[in-house]
Amino acid sequence: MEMDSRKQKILEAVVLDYIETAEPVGSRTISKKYNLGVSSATIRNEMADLEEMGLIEQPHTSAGRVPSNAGYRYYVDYLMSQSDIQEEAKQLIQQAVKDKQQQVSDVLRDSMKMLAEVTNCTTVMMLDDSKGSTLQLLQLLLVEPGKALMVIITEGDKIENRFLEIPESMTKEDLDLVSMMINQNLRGLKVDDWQRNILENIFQNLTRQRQVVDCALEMLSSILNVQGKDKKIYLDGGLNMLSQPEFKDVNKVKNLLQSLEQQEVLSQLMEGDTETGITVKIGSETGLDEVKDCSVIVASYKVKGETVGKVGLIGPTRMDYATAVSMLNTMAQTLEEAYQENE
Amino acid sequence: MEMDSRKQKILEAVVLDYIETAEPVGSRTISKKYNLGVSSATIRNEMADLEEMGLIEQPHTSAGRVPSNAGYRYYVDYLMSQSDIQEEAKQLIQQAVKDKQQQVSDVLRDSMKMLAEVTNCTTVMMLDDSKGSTLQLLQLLLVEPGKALMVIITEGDKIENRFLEIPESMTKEDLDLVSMMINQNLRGLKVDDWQRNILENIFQNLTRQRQVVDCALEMLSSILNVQGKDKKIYLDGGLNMLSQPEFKDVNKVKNLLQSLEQQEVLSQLMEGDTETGITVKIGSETGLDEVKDCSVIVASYKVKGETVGKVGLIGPTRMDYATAVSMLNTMAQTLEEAYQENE
DNA sequence: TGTTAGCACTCGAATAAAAAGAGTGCTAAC
DNA sequence: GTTAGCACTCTTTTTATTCGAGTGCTAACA
Repeated sequence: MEMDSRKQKILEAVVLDYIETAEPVGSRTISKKYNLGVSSATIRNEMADLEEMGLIEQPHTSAGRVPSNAGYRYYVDYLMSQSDIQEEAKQLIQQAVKDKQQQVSDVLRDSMKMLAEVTNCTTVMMLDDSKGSTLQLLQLLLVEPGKALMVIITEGDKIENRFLEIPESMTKEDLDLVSMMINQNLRGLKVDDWQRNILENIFQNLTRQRQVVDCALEMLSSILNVQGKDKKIYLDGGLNMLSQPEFKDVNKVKNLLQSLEQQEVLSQLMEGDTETGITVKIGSETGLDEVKDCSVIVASYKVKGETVGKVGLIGPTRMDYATAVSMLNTMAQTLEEAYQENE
Repeated sequence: MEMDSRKQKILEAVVLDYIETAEPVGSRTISKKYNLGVSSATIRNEMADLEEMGLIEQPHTSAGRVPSNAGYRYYVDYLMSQSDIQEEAKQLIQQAVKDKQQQVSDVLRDSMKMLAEVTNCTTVMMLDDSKGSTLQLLQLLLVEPGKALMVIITEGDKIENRFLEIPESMTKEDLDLVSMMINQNLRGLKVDDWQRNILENIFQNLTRQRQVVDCALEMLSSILNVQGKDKKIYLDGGLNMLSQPEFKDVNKVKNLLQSLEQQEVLSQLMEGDTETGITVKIGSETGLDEVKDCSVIVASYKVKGETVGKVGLIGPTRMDYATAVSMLNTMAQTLEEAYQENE
């Protein structure tokens, strides 16, 4: 059995109506609301076919049809129109970005909040610092004898602070010297590009400050590395989904939200093909039992061809994919632009 | 009508049983479970009295009794025994604090998480930076021409970073000079102690760097001030309450959790008599309609006689006050000790 | 005078039965 | 190929009924 244009229209109608009403949709509804020019009986026949194809299903005998995961998939892949919301979304997001003259991460957070509100979903943002995290500036500050603060600015104006134990005898001048050396030699380089033995050579004449250099490098490396490893993840709008009828059961809600609090879960949800730009995972496609009733949309954004972060949207499988994809898309684009300007 | 010892025992029984079971408790239950040596009929009479006094109430005619807010109040003020849990709590908390060799704020967060888990409540911690926020170290770093990073360390090792637009012509040396001057003159002082006109004098000979000084001072002041104004608040275990039967309704949950996401709400909940150490607000005593079914317990902890932070616990009015108060108490104490060691 | 057993009464909760409705699948006619 | 019609299914809603926990009151008792 193959898909003809009428079947497509009917499937689309089922998906759209279900997204809107959260109720199983019957043949009568479709023939009335979406004027396909055929009677409900005809639609019933077609629906039986669609069900056989696994695209829709009945919760029980005397109920209307509901899209299956495969149905959503088909809708997302072939039926969904994206452009209609684009303009509106773009304006909303761009405004949010421009409204604030802040650090990028703050803007991001604000945008995500807005996105969560508009879509009534939970949003996730993940800064994959490992890729773009080249050293821009490092400075060691003497806080008090024996204690220094290491300030690290990596590309993209991300700042890290870390306290450091140092020998009591170290002076401000020693620290300045070390800072300068490190800056001179490592500025603009990625961690991956360091080579321990070369560094050894460079710093070997800093005998007096040797201890601090070692320690600082150690930390620096761990910071830049760690940033990549367990990436920074922010979540917003976790409560939004509570308005959706599929989460009227408290236990379900609790489980879901608790899952989303675990970084590993989020990490897995957010992984996907970073090349294609946007990934849609529907229900069980997420591969996680905890969120099998949810869908996830992930967009990654790049700077200079490298993925530096991802933004994601988590909602019930019955979510408004068209709007969500559009908005995420626009979001990613806008962020890329914002980043570029910032360089 | 006044309170005799038997009435107290009965009230206590009602409170304890209701805390345990979350079901209205009847006279029969009390006479059986808590052996007061009198029959259920007698208890019924007494309960009628207690109801008249406003300490307990009936959800409906044929149900058992439930403590009223006033009933809880009486229990907390006169009946509650606190010592029993103390030792256990102390060990749990102290272990949590000692487990980690981290910055104070991290330890705090961990302890709060643990507290939330044990009590099945939501915990809040509030760092009242305003009090202790004297300047410890300030340094301006030249990131690139026209752009500087201001690093500020305030007492208690709290770090703030802020980017700064500066004239393109400014050099690293200029910034160092400014940093040094600011440090020399403001180190160890609170914002309140600055006096604009005196500063004017001090810095008036820095004509070349004038613009940066102004800007930096402006920011510095705003940072130190703001830290005091809207205090840093961390929340943990927001989901814990979902296990409680009083929150089986999703809408209630949503409203509650959304309220708790608002800083103003939390701020108001956490305010109270900082002198007495611990404050218990029951139900409507919180003064907030959003949380009228909740109780809040707040403990403040002090360093050198000044309140530097508060830890709070939010749960349903039917919460285990005895345990909660004990644990919070211990928590506050342990934190004070930890702080003192840290100094 | 305080305590207790006994009992009628109340009112929510649980259970059962009945009715209503929505939607389907199938058949036969167009 | 399309459609009207109809019997059938299964959920939801409604209504009625029963059940039971707990009370308040009264009268007897120590």
